[in-house]
Amino acid sequence: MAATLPANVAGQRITGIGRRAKYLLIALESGTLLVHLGMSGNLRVVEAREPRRTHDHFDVVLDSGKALRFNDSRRFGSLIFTRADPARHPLLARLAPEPFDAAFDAQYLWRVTRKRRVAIKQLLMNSHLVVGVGNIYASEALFRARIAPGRRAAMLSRVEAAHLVRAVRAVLAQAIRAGGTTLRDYVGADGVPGYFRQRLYVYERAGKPCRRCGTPVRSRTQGQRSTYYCPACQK
DNA sequence: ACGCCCTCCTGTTGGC
DNA sequence: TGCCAACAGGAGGGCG
Repeated sequence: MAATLPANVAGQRITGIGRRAKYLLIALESGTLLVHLGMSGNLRVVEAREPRRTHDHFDVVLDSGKALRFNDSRRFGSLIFTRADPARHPLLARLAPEPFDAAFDAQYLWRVTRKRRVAIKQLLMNSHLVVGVGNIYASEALFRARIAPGRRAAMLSRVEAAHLVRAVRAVLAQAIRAGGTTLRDYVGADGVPGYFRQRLYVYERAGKPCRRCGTPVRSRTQGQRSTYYCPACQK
């Protein structure tokens, strides 16, 4: 969040709203404001006069008297203004297809996993290969596809790649409908938490019975992130 | 090009 | 009660 940000965005009309991967794109008359929430960020619509709270970093005050208020305790999030085509911004230019794009299909996933020795769970979280799949949904999608998270990506069959594409789309669609997964403090722009946490099959459920087969769910670390899986259902 | 590992930062939780 | 380590929703970057 550069010091020049207020000067770049103040006084301008919002001409559109978009999204690319986990970046929210707020189109302005002279450029685009890119918002990434990182791990702990959130953007809420509040009354502009509502007092700031800890870690409220930025307000986009609207003519209505409301404000888009950016709060981010860990500060892994970012607010970036760019004058150029946002799709060409270095952070966005090389991002993979969206999970719901036709381009993200079984053939695509099978192709990009060839010659990849990395574990499939880590590959799912690589935004240059697939976007939108974070730590929660990577575990959940692999459970639904019945694929063990530690499998080397290149070892997936065409059929497994097809199942995984379907699972990624299904879990994301269901989570979106549920308003997201609130683990501790996530809320949507309206301040309402998401309730997909109740629907998780494996994430945060180490030691608890698998909802499909009853075998205790396990956890392990992959790439400094926790992974959850059912050792019986996932092969 | 790839894969491994570190980093950024703050807050919460659990063990002693 | 205090202290400290471990861990948490992301992802860029350095290095071999």
